[in-house]
This record gives sequence, structure tokens and C-alpha cells, in this order.
Amino acid sequence: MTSSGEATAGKILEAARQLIMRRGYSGFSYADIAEAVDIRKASIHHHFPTKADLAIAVMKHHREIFDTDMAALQASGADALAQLRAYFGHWERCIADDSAPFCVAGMLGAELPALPEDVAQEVSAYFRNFDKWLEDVLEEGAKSHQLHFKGTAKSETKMLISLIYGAMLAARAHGDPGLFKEVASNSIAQLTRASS
Amino acid sequence: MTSSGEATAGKILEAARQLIMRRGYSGFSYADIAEAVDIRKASIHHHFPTKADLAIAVMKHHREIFDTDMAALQASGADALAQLRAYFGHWERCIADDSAPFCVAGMLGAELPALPEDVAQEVSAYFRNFDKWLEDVLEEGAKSHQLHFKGTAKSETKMLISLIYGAMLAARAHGDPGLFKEVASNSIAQLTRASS
DNA sequence: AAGAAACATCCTACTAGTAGGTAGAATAGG
DNA sequence: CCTATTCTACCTACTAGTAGGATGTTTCTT
Repeated sequence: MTSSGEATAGKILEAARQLIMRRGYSGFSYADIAEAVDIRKASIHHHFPTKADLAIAVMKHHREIFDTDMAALQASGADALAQLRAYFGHWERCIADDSAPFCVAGMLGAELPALPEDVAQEVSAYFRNFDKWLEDVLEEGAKSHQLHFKGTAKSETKMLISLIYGAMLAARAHGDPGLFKEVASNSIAQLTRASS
Repeated sequence: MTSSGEATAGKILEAARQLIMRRGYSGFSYADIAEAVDIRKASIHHHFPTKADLAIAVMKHHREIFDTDMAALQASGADALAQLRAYFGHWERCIADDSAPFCVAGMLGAELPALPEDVAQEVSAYFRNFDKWLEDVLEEGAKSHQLHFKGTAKSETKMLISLIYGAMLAARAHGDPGLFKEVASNSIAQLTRASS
């Protein structure tokens, strides 16, 4: 393996992630990545033969990072509320400093009907995985009486997922990064309120 | 004006709306519309010179329908809760029967950074308008003690907008149209609960 | 250790197909 | 006749993807 090889693939992956977050799957081209990484188009095809391969690699990487981070968080002894706060906090920072103004899975999720079959499957898999994590956290929070919500953890998971991705969308549509933070804070406040 | 003229423009507009909802702005082409309407590409350019013009027309039309419908609803004497229910019900039906699986403004909102300047402005304007309507409804609902929420109507508006658009996204990502209905019902239940 | 085969990376140059958009003629209806 | 509409035919720029060569890196063999 040439020393520069892995590094280049990583740069391509990151450029693709940024482009997908900002313009979507059909909104970017290999030429865009070539410019961002300062490499020729053909070299991108060497690392990721097709655009679908590239998108799948981005999703797989994104999911690996998510799984690793959440496992580490749990291993560190963080309770349900702390895990939720950490997750929201991550996105608050990413959106505020524009380093990741939208979840790559959310963007691809919106485009789902337009995606190649195998990319769409990877996106669906990401959401199922995320769903499971969130449901487990809510379940644990309910059991320990740390989080309070009417109905099941399953149904609250759907509410919270909608709220998170919708807040990203609304923040973008309104050109107001602070909107995400406000919605996130309010939803945590709601979940920690004994009444509801 | 030739009799078929307006009708054709309408068909193009509707085809464009469907394509934007399903594939996004960068996910459709004049060729797609030409096929859907059974017309030649050049004829579309006669009615809508550029793609941006077409997208703007779709947004303007969408907003007109929204304003008209909401004004009629209010004129019919519907209270805040009834207005909210009507709005949610509309989307529940559209998503369930796949006649409109995603709000056209939501799709364009997600793509906002990739849109031509003038299209982006029209989308932002739509969201400001929608925001105002929702805030007024919530304000009225709070005053009449029909709706209950912590915090201001402004902040609850942000929550609800996020929930609505996020539920569309989540329903699509999970391939589960029922998800929208569930989230919508739960959020109305939450707003009508005296406690919270 | 030296040399050769094998491989990985990146390049230039190209393909076929599609994008949005235009020019100008044919065809209508009032 | 005039104007709106639609068409065929075309343009340029860009799309994803390929062919094949240059350069360097490992690895295998002796």
C-alpha cells in the first residue's frame, strides 16, 4: 500500500460527505470532489468505482463513527439523559459552526426515492440502527425515571427522530442555526419534566 | 390565448411539483417533465424559460393554495385546534395515498444551499409565511385555552414545524407512511393535554 | 542484497449519454 | 394577419465512467 493511498481515500470520503450534506446525492459530481481534494476524476474512480459505491462508503463510515461514539459514551457510564445530551450537543456544535450543517443520512433520506437501490438500502439500514439506539436510550431513561413521556419508547422514538431531523431542516430553511439548539433544548426540557 | 395553453402550463407545473417532491430540484430534468406531460422539452421552455423559473412558479402556486385554503378554513369559523387538525389531516392523507409524499417546500428546503439564489429566496419566503400562520394558530389556541404548551407560541412553532417536516422525512426514510400519522396524532394529543 | 514481478496509485485522454437552453420553422385560433 | 403554441433540430457544457500508460512501492526470488 502506498503511503498516500489511504489518506487520499479518506479525503475523498470527507469531501463527499460535505457535498452530500450540503447539496445532496444528485447535487454533486465527481468533478466537485476532484476540485475539493485536488486530484483527477479518474483517481476518484480508482478508489470508489461508481458514485453509488462512494455514497455507500460515506454512509458506512458515518454509521461506524456513530456506533463507536455511542458505545464509548455508554462504556464511560453515561446515563440516558447524558447520552441524549451528548448527541444533541454534538449536532448543536456541528450546525452552529457549519462543520456539518445537516446529517448526511437525513439528506439522503429526503432523496430516498431518487437514489440507486443499494444506496437507499444503506440509508434505510442507518435509520433502523439509529432508531434502535434512540429507543434503547429512551427505554432506559424511562425505567430509571430520568426521562418522562406518555406512551411507549417506540412511539416517543418516532417523535424525537422527527424532531431532530425536522429541526435540521427548519434551521436550514430559515437560515437560522440557533433554531436547532432551541428545539433540542426544549425537547430535552420536555423529557425531563416530571409532569408530562 | 390558445385554449390548450393554460392547461399545458398547469400540467407542467403539476409534473414539476411531483418530481420535486420525489427527487428534489437537482434530481429532475426537463426531459422527465417532457415525458410525464407528453410534450417536447422546447415547449416547456416556452412556458417556463429556465428551470429556476419553473421551480419558483411551483413554489408560488404551492403558497397560493396554502394561503387560500387556510383563509377559507378560518373564514368557515374553524378554531385553532380544528385548523391544526385540518392541516395535519391533509398531509396524513397525501402521504398515506402517496399523492404527495413530501412537502415540496421541505424538499427544496433541504437542498437550499444548492439552489439558485432566486429559488432559495422563494423557499425561504414560503417558510416565513408558514411560520407566521402556525404561530398565529398556536397563539389563538393558547388564548382560548384550547391548546397548552410551555413557553411562547414562537418557540412552540419551531418545535411543531420541526416535528412536521421531520415526520415527513422519517416516514420516507423508514418507508413507513404510518409514521407521519402517528407523530401527528401524538403531537396534537400533547397540545390538547391540560397538564403540559 | 539485487533484481524482477506484481501491485497500487494517479495521470491524460477519451467515451457515450444527458443537462439546460436556443433558433427558427410549422401550425394553429381569433 | 397576428400572436400563442408547439415542434424539429441543434448547441455547449457537463455527467459518470473507461482505457491505458507513467510512476512509484511491495513482495518474492535468487
